[in-house]
Formats: sequence, C-alpha cells, structure tokens
Amino acid sequence: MAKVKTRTPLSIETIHQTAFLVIHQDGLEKFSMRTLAARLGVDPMAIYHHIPNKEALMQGLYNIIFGELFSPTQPLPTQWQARIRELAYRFRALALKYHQLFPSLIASKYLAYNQVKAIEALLSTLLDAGLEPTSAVQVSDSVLAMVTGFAILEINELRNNALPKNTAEFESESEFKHTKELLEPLTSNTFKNSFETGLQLIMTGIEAKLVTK
Amino acid sequence: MAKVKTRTPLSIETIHQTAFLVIHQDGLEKFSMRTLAARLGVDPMAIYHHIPNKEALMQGLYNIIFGELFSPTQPLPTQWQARIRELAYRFRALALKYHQLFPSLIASKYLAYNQVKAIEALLSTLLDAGLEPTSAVQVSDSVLAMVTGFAILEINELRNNALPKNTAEFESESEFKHTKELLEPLTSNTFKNSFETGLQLIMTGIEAKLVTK
DNA sequence: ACCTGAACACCGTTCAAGT
DNA sequence: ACCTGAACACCGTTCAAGT
Repeated sequence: MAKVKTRTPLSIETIHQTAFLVIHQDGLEKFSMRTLAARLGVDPMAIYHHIPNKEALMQGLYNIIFGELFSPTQPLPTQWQARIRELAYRFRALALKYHQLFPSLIASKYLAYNQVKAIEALLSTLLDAGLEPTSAVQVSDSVLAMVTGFAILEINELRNNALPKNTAEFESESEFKHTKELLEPLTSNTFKNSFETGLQLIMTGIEAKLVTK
Repeated sequence: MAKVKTRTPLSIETIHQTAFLVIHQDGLEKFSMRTLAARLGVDPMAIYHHIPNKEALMQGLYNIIFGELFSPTQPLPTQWQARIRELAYRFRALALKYHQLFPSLIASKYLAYNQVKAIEALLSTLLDAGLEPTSAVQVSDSVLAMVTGFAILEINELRNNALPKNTAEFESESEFKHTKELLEPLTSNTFKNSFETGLQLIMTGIEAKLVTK
C-alpha cells in the first residue's frame, strides 16, 4: 500500500516556478534559498540536490526569461528594420515584466544560452541587412547596449530624479541654466518615447552606414 | 598632557578612501561593513556614527566616482559633437577604472548628485546643438542608455561568450548559420571599437534629426 | 535517490554601555 | 562626540545522517 502523504517530489521546474513567484510577490530582497525553501515546504538543503548553488539558480531563471523572446506563436518579421525593432521591443517588454530580476540579470557576468540566441538573431538580421561582419558585430553591441541601458533606466525610473521638484531652490544653488525649458519635457516624457527615439537614432545611423558602404 | 595614542579620528573621507581601496584590491564580494572596519582598525559599529547604513556609503562612493567627470584640469570642448563624445568617453573611462563598483552602481535605484550634473551637461549640450527640449530629453536618455549598457557589456566582457570556442560542436546543435563569417570579427573586435561605432550611430541620427527639423 | 538537521562562517544593524 | 561589544535576525553552504 503506497503512502498517502507522498508529496510531488521537488523538481527543478517547481523550484524555478516558485522562485519566480516569490521574487515577483515579495521582491528580490526577500528572496533567499531559505525563504524559497520555506515556500516550497522543504528543508533549505533539499534545493541543493537539484542545483549546485544560488548563482546557478539565478542563471536558470535568466535563461527562462530570455526563452520568452522566441515565443513560437509570434514569428519575427522578415524585413530587417522591423526585425530589429521587434527584438528590441520584446527585450523591453521582458525587462518590464521581470523588473525585479532584471537589474541583477544585467549585472551578471554570464550570458544565458537564450541570451546568446538573442544576440545571434540580432547579428543575423544585421548581416541580412547588408552590413559587413565587423560592422554587424559593432552595431549589434550598440543595440544590445542601448536596450540594456534603457532597461535599467526605465526600471529604476532614473532621470525622474535628474531635476528636483523644487525648481526655485535648485536654480539658486546650481549653474544649470536650462531648468525652466526642460522641466516640462522631463516630467511629461515617458521612457517609452525615449526608447523609440533611441531606436530611431540607431536605425538612421545603420541606414547611413549602408549607403556610404 | 595630551594622550599619545590619539589615532586620527575616523572621518567620512577616510571611510570612503579605505572603501575604495578594499573594493579595488579584494573585490566587491569581499567588501562588507565588517571587512571595512577591520581595514580601518576599528569596531564595525564605529562606521555607523558617520553614515546611516551601507546603502548610503555606497551612494557616497558613486557620487565621488562621478565627480571625476568634471575634473577642472580638463575642460569640456565647446563644439557640441565633441562635448558629447568627450562626456561619453569619460563615462567609459570611469566605468573601466571602477569596474568592481560599476555594475552595482548601474543597478542602483538612485542617482548621485554628480550623476544628475552629468545628465544636465548632456542636456545642455543637446539644447545648444539645436534640439527641441523634448527631443533633447529623449536623445539624452538614449546616450545615457547606450553608455550605461556598454559599461556592463565591457566590464563583464559579455559577447565573448556569445559564440563558443568550439565551432564544430556549435554548428551541429544550432540553427545559427553565420558562425563562420562572424567568428573572426567576434573574437578580434574590441568593445572600444563597438563603443565608437555606437557613438557614431547616435551622432549620425542626431544630425539627421537636426536637418529634418 | 531524495530529503533533513545541525553546524560553520559569515552578513547588516540595534541597543546599551563605556570614555 | 566618538567608539566598543554583545546580541539579533538573518545569509549561503558543508557535512553527516536519515529513509
């Protein structure tokens, strides 16, 4: 007679799944091997049977996140400009969806397998567009840098602190002369607008590169 | 008669200075309030008399780092293109100099005062170039995003893992068709080259924006 | 094969006390 | 005003043991 109290055995999938849950609900600060184990209803050390250490667990999460870039339901456009835009916007969407995890993901020293796949997709597209291999690598780095930078800018809502709420106080103690004309655009402009502008700057630059070739 | 054993009293400056030393020598992982106190020859709690918590200490370090952007010995160029390039390259130089600290600096939710000053310098320059305020903000965000992204790319030497050392193995298990023509540029191209290319892409884009205005 | 429990070597920080 | 020391509530991880 089989035991009734047989719990579903701990699997790497449930570990990942529960980790996403804990991080999303309680934030990355509250997330630890011990809080994760508690949520799993398991001894902290049980997790180590499926994963060598916390760093490996995090890398697994990062890889799952980037796997979503290639959801088969939505194929990438064929035109190279549209492909690059689509990849960039998918990256941004992931950054916002997993905003708790993204800053640490970005700071990570390693690339997950699905991140490499994303870079390959970028490189392929740029080669198809007609760039030389060396140019393609450099432009790919540039696109990657920009979307990465925008991710943390947007997640941390930086630049919202770039100018103070109290304009008068600021003007008195700063040599910055453009506060008045910039206060309105700085507060009203969204990061999505900036992201779009940044993408356009790069696309214009690429097209100029293709013409002068 | 004054005591002989009077040590130089702990100051915020020596705390910062020693923190930079410890982090540079032993890495950010080894850095803690306790290891810092040990290096200062002081009880861990002595530090808390000069600083509210570790987060504030880190913010202080970040602010000092960005203070170096405005070293009075080297004034910024007057021409707007040269100014932006100079600011970008100074940012990159700081990222490489303080590579141990930069990933956590970038992931930080707050902007240090001198970071705000740097953004102001960028914005001023773009207004001087002739951009509308709204455009200036969006382009400033783009430049900031790109240099920020390149900082972590270069520090973590990412993209070096983008393609495997073993080409044969890779080709067999991947749909990626461009390995051969990209292997050479991917290994030989430096991030400095990519940084320069990224900057050119943006500058070209800005100039196109100014013409069509 | 999978999980547990005690233990180790750490953290940041509070709080009461010393000079 | 400045520093100390014990203590609290945590970490990630090793190691020996249990089923």
